[in-house]
Amino acid sequence: MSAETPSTVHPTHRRAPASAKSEQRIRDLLRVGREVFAEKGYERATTTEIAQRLGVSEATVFTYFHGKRALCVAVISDWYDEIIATMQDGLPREQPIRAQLHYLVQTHLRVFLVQGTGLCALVLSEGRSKGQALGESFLPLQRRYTAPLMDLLARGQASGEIRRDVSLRLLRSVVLGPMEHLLWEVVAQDKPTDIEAVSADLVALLWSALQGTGGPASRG
Amino acid sequence: MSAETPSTVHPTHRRAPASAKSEQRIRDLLRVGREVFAEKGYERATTTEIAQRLGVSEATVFTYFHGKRALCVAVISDWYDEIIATMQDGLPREQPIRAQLHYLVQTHLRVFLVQGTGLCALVLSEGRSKGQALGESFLPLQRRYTAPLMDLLARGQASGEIRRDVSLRLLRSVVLGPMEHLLWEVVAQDKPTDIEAVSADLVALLWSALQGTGGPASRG
Amino acid sequence: MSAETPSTVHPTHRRAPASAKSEQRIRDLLRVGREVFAEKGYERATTTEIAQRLGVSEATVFTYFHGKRALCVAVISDWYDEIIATMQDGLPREQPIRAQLHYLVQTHLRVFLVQGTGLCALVLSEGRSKGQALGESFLPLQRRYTAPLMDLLARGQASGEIRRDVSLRLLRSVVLGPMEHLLWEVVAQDKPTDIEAVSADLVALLWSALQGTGGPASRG
Amino acid sequence: MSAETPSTVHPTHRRAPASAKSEQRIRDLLRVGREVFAEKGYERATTTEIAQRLGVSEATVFTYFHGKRALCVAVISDWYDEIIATMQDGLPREQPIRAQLHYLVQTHLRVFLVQGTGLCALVLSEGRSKGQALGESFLPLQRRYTAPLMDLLARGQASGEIRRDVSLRLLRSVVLGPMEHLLWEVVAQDKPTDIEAVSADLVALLWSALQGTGGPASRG
DNA sequence: CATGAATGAGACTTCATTCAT
DNA sequence: AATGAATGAAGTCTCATTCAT
Repeated sequence: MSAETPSTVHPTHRRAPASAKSEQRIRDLLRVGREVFAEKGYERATTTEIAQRLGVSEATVFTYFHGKRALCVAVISDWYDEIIATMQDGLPREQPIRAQLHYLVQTHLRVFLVQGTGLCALVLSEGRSKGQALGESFLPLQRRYTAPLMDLLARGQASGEIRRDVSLRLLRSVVLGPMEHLLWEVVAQDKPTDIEAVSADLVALLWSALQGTGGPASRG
Repeated sequence: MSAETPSTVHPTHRRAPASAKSEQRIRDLLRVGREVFAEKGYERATTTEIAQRLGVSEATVFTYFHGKRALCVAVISDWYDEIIATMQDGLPREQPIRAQLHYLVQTHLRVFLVQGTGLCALVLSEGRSKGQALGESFLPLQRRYTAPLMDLLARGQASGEIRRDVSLRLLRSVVLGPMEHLLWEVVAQDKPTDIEAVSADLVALLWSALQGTGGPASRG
Repeated sequence: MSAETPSTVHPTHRRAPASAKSEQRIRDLLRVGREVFAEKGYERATTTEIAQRLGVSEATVFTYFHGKRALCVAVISDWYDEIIATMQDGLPREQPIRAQLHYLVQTHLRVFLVQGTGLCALVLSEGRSKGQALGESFLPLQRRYTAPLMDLLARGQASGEIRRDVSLRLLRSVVLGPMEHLLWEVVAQDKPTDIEAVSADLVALLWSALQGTGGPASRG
Repeated sequence: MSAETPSTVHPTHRRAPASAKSEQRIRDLLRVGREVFAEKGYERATTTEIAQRLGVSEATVFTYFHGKRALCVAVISDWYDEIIATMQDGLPREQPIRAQLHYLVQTHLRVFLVQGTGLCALVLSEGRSKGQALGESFLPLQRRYTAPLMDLLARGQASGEIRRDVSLRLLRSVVLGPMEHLLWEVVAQDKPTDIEAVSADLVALLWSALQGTGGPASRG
């Protein structure tokens, strides 16, 4: 929930409820909202359901958030905060780059599979700003989320463990992309998946790619 | 399905017009429907808007398709058929595996950037939908779409050009994942992108991964 | 179908189709219309379905009838003609009143059970003129239908076989009412029913009532 | 059900308001709904009209009832409850069977003439509806409604005042049938009717039938 | 004559949101 | 602060009916 980053969580209030009870309400709404948005997606989630699950009236939701959109943005921010914290806290910075990569991959898969990937879908599909619903708000979060990985890749390049002939941006896609793809597959087909094994295999593949043992990148 | 496979596209509606002007209408609806669904996603797309853009009454939409869902399924089928045809027709089967991979990667990126990735999002986010909307219909299409790639990977493994110690499923994610990730990025940020260059770099990275020059896959 | 009563069947045409083919079309529409209206009731029946079952276009229905309402009126008229003919043709006028009553009861039950009572429901529920749908047209038909019964009752009263202290109108309700009630029951609950047995019992009951062996009618 | 049995009437809708103004609204909706459904029948009645007559927005209707069907079912339940209560409260159980029958007949005719038989038509014609609309829900109500009569007939048979050679089911039709038939007639033709006189005559007729003074029932 | 095609009118329903209490 | 109640706006879908061909 990150009471530490109120700037992200609170900016959508009508008035300024600051009491303990208020903060609890907000936390509850974020929690339940996360569940519902994750399960249903933005459009199919309803304020009614969120209120019902929490056992409060629908109007209460609007007492604390400007509306559905604002609640959803807050939910996602809150969730990102949580993920980012998890990522950063456990990263074994003293170990080799490859081990750190392994940690990031494994944690990413774990987090999303546990959360149900619903939020992932939410961000991915509602993140498109065109539809005017959510939009913009997410880029900074995405950036913060990928920061540890970018940093890792940069350090790897600096130390020579990772090839330097390819842009960081592309490297990042090569790491994050397969993970998301795997997750979609899991969600779509409900296949049980051994996270540890898949992580290990995936890291091995990625490591080959990142090392660039296949010769110079460009024009093959 | 394209105009040649009316069984999927043509309505099983009350009246099932089947020729000449009819087929044109269906093509129009598929075209406009593709645009709107791509821009808005399933929920935010409206039959009203589709009808308006085409300059017909809303009832006309329902003369040709059972409803919004059916139209959307038809739109996606139609679009998949198009992509699949493109993929298969140009694949240089006589060239080395790596060159074929390059073709697939490049074509994928091109097609989706031109089409605007909206449909990609549509399939990805609405495709899960145990909830209600689309679902099921897409797995076979997904399978047909990835068939050429899977075939290529299998042939690569058979010829020894691609490592055999990792499952095809994982290899597929390693190839498709980065592409989708790149596309999301491009769409979200509207960055202009040099498809040729990115394709080349990406293939280089992937090729390293697929060759497996980094040592045995498991437990690294 | 009664080609003999064109005034009832034909008055709803757009133009005046008089050819053999036209008459066949009209007969077909009346037949299929009867089926559909009987199965679905007026509101839930659709011109689409009628056309489809006949294998013609929807517009054809409107070539021969001013519209749904006109078709329905024609269907009911046509059906009444048929029933009335059946009733009158078989009535054993030379036999005792009670035997004739038995014939009428048995025939009524048979006809409606075979036809499915759907049309009965149609007349009963759509006959209410308030709803502006069908209305008025039916009273004359009802009168023609009940004519044989009324005649029978009058003859019974004249001959002294039926009590004279109660109005014909009430006697009629006492005869027709139970039959309709039984039919509704059968339709509602799908109970198989032995028409012969029920007819016999019902006639026995009715005969008691009509004879008036219970003493003077009024004020009991 | 009347206001005392909210489980049937109160909505299981998103929001389930349950007191004070709420209950009044529900009563209002049941009242207006009864009017409109009675006048128009299920299909021709519209939620729009119900809302308008009550001077509320259409959405309000759906705040209190799941939908048109649910409202209609509630309307009918409510109405049945009312009728049944009326029937049972006044029945002179200490008087002879014939007098009790007279009461039931008279009350039935009165109630339906006052209510306008529209609901009778509604139940009769929409009640069949395997097709789609209402259905099922009504059989229990029908049963409760006819219970007093069935009980009366059974007691009459037990005491020897009513013939035993005919099934209760048939006897019931002989009593209820003529009443419904009379009512249809009255409604269709708008004839003013002297309920007291008709009741008396009808009971006299029915009593003859029920006593069975005409000889053994079967095979006449 | 038959029909393919199109549609206007209107139905039911959902939902985020507001406001007086 | 919380909510009961109400609703405007919008959406999907149905169907009888028309008209040019």
